[in-house]
Amino acid sequence: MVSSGEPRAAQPGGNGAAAGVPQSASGGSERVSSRVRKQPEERRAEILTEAARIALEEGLERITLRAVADRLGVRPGLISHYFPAAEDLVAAAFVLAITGEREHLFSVSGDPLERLVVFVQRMQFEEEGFSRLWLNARHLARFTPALADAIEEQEGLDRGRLAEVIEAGCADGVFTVEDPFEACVRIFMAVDGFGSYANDPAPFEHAAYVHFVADVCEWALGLTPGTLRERVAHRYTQQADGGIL
Amino acid sequence: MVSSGEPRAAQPGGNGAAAGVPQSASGGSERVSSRVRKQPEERRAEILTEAARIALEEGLERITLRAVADRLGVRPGLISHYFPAAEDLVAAAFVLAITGEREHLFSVSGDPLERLVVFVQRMQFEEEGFSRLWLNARHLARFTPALADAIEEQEGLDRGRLAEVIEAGCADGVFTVEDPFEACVRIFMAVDGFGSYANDPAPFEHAAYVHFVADVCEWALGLTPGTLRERVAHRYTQQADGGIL
DNA sequence: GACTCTGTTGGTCACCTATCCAATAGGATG
DNA sequence: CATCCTATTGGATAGGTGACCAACAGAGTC
Repeated sequence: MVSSGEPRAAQPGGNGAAAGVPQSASGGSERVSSRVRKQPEERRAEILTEAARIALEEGLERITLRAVADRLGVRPGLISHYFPAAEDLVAAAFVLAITGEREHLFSVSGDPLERLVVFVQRMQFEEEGFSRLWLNARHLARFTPALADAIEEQEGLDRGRLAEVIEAGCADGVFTVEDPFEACVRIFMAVDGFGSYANDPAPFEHAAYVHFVADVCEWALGLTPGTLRERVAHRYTQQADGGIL
Repeated sequence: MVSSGEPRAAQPGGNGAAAGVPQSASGGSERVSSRVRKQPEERRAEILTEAARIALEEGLERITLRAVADRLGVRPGLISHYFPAAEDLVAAAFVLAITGEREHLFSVSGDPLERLVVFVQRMQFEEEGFSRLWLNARHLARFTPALADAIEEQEGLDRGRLAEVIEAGCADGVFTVEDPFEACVRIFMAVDGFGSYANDPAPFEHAAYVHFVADVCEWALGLTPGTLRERVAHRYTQQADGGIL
């Protein structure tokens, strides 16, 4: 498993809880929480949310029974009680995280062009964590069929959402597109190309890189070169200045 | 804890040789391979080549001391003798594999456009394994600084090679480009976007996907839409029919 | 032939996983 | 109140990883 960075940290505060010693009746003052029994759905949701958080913060391969259990203050066995196969937890956590991203990415208001601007702008400047997650999942899909399926499904949902925007724009005559789906495919490939560099230590600063998604959108949607790039940059500075949500 | 280490898989033909018993003088006829002593450079190269092979076939995380040693018919300790940190072996194997890819990808003969056609065509149809490897490395770079550096270096070399082609094409007036480097960045981002789907179980068949790299090249290099796509397809069928190298 | 250098081995260690299972205890129900 | 269901735990098991080290043996050197 490629030693992978992370020099076996071992949470200091973690469950030092006797490694094997069966907790003699002596005053185990560390025994902070006695067992808490929750409703299955609640516990399940809790586990899933925590796993999704780990996926975003540390990567999908860091979703281990132990890691989730530690964060939740329960025993690893409990996690496997809800997710008998760890692999399924990983896939489910990915889906949850990506679903959340999608809600953030697609604005519900505004005309098609404005919604596209929001999409591109958020994609470029606010979703680094998700780019890393996509990269993570795309690679892991090589070994995890469940994840591969989940990816395909989420891609479909994303394309569907973007297709709506594009079709609306075509109806308005803002976009000049032969095949909306073709544009959709191209735009997401640009997004993925952009995301490929998410783990670069020193961010690549070249304008062609930074504005790649916007540029491809212009190309794919028949917009006048520069318009989208400018609107995205404008919205970005405006947001930075005004502190608008 | 952790009862004992090493569940001694014991290669069937391998060293059944008593576990711990210091090889009593009896004739061990199973002793298939006596130890072979090779020149350091040779052994090192052998290890590296095998690691690169594993990287391509099974993924970078499958490069483990044991995996490499097993394939080479030596003991794991020997691998760590040459690569004290397994992480460095992984990075070096990646570099070796990618260097090989580059030599294959860039044709040395032909005019700039022809060389671009070869690049795109090989990229699309012959390099799936390398797309997976890039994806693999890009993700792992998140945890392995050595790999992140190696990636950056290899990207630079690739861009350099492509930039030569583009500049030559500009000089010939075949390409219409403001900034060759910009085009270069865009083309590789398209390549990476294309490669993002390398692990998809069912290959995506849409034309916009299949020809994405060619289409982006046309866009980035100011070529007439369709020309490159057609030439790539032509070269592909020609090659398939004639069985040309 | 004897000696030295070092490539190579065999084995161990410490650590990390997931999975399985018996026993325990929380909380609702009768 | 007693009873039952099951969420939860504790621990054992089996497997995999990289790192380390003393001892062995091949090959060149004197």
